[in-house]
Parts: sequence; structure tokens; C-alpha cells
Amino acid sequence: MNSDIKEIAKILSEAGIRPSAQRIAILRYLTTHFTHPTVDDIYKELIQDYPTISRTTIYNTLRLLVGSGKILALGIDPANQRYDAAIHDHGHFMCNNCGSIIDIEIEQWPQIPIDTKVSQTQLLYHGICRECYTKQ
Amino acid sequence: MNSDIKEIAKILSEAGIRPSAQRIAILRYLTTHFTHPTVDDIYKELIQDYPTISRTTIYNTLRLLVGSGKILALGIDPANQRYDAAIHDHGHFMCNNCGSIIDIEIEQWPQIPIDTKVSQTQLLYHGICRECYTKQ
DNA sequence: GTTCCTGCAAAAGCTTTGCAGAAGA
DNA sequence: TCTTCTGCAAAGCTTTTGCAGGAAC
Repeated sequence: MNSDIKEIAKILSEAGIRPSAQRIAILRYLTTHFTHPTVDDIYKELIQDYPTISRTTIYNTLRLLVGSGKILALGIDPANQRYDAAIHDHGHFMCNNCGSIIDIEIEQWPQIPIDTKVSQTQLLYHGICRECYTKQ
Repeated sequence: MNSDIKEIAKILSEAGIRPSAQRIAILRYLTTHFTHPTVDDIYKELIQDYPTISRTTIYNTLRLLVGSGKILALGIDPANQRYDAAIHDHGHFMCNNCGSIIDIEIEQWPQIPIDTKVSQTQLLYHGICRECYTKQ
């Protein structure tokens, strides 16, 4: 989809990030897969279409995107950094059994009772997802 | 304080963790320092009183304590796992400038609109703390 | 022509694992 | 005696850094 790619390139340009083919592919992956992927997830997928892409480029690009606020880095998985192109305020649930991470829409956010400049809020849940506990 | 140590030993025994001198020292450090330390913070402090203690023992003990619910592992710091002996529900704020982490008491927690078994909830804030932004 | 980007190779840093000796029940 | 614990050494992984070649403007 060309319009898709144009749209992605526009987002990158707006953020002051030159839209190279690799960068477009990385951001496009994130905007079409809301699976909260790790760097390795992204690498293993993109290497199929971009046989020379390197993890370094993925790390570099993700850092730029996080820095410009176009994606979020999630702290929910103790093992790996995870990334999310859904940047509206929402929570995440991670299943301790199967490892899946699902989005949680929050209706009412708590008040912050402290005098600080908050730039980011994350609400993280750990537990057992419905699929896993109905199977057992 | 002997009573202090006895109390710590009791907590360990209750959790089915044999109260060795090293384990007591580690849990005691956590129950007297609410600074959300890293493994290295704990190691650098305890090595002074226990010159042969190893990081392995600290990792082992923290894993046991987290597993038995006596302490929490926090996902707020992208660089290192951090630990907290305050296990009541509360949030955390990390300053992107100075790195300090402070506790945030939450009055009203959001409803969880999903059908899962939640075992742990973390509310994380990132931003600039009061000290840092009044200095600038 | 000059600046920026990519990706290989190496390094760095945190955490886990294997295991032998020590400590405790 | 038998089980559990400690801590050294090594390995495993994720992430960062240095840098040379290549691409884009």
C-alpha cells in the first residue's frame, strides 16, 4: 500500500527523522502489529524483506521514535524492552503463563498527588490471562 | 538491633526461606532503605559488612523473596531491575534527570475492565522531579 | 562534496547457570 | 549424613559503541 508508506514517511519527517526504507519498515511494522514486539521480534520479521537490515538500525530507529514521542517503550516485560505505536494513554496486561501482552483501556486515571512534571504514565498488570486460566 | 534481625528472620521463615546471615542482611537492607535499590546498590552496601557476599547470592535471594511475595520487582527503570519491600499497592515516579525514584500513594485505583486474574499492579510515572525543575 | 545513515564487529553490562566446597539440620 | 546454601567462574543475552563504507541531499 503506497498511501500507507507515504503516511508512515510523513510521520517520520514530521519528527525530523529522515524516512529511509529501513525506518519506514520499522515504524510500519509497529503501526500494523499491536503485539508490543521486542527488538528481536521486529528484526526476525523485517530480515525477510530486508535481508541486510541490522539490529543496530532497529535499536537506532526505536530510540529516535521513542525520543520524538511517536512510540512508547514499555516496562512491562522484565526480560526485554517492548514497543508500542499506540501512544494514547492506556494500560497493559502481561500473562505470566503465556507471555502475551494485551492493551487495557482505562476510563478513569488516578489523580497524581505530587508536584512533579509527569511526561509519561504507565499502568501495568501482571497475572494469568483468560485463555490460560480457562485451559487449566 | 537483635529484635530487628529476629523479625527479619521470622519473615524469611514464614516464606519458607532459611534465614541465613546473607539473606537476613539482604531483606534487612530492603526493609530499612526505601530507595528502590538495584542489585548492585545492595551488593555495594553489603560487601562492607559481608566481605565474601556475592552477587549470585543477592540474585538468588531476591528471586526467592519476589517469588514468595515478600518484596516487589519494579519495572520502572529501563536500565536495571529495582526492588521494593513496600508491598502495599502504590505507584512510583522516576525522574528522568536525576534518576531518583519516589513512592506515590494512590487513593483511587482504576477499575480493571478485563476478565483476567491480576496478581500485581504497577503504576509508573516518568518525568522531572520537583528538585530538578526548580533548579533549572 | 558534505552530511547523515547503515550495519558489521566488538564491547559493555546485567543476569543466569554450573558446580565444588561450606554450612546447617 | 544428607540436604541446602554460598560464591567463584563462565556463559548467555540484550543493548550500546566505534567505525568504515554507502546513500542521500
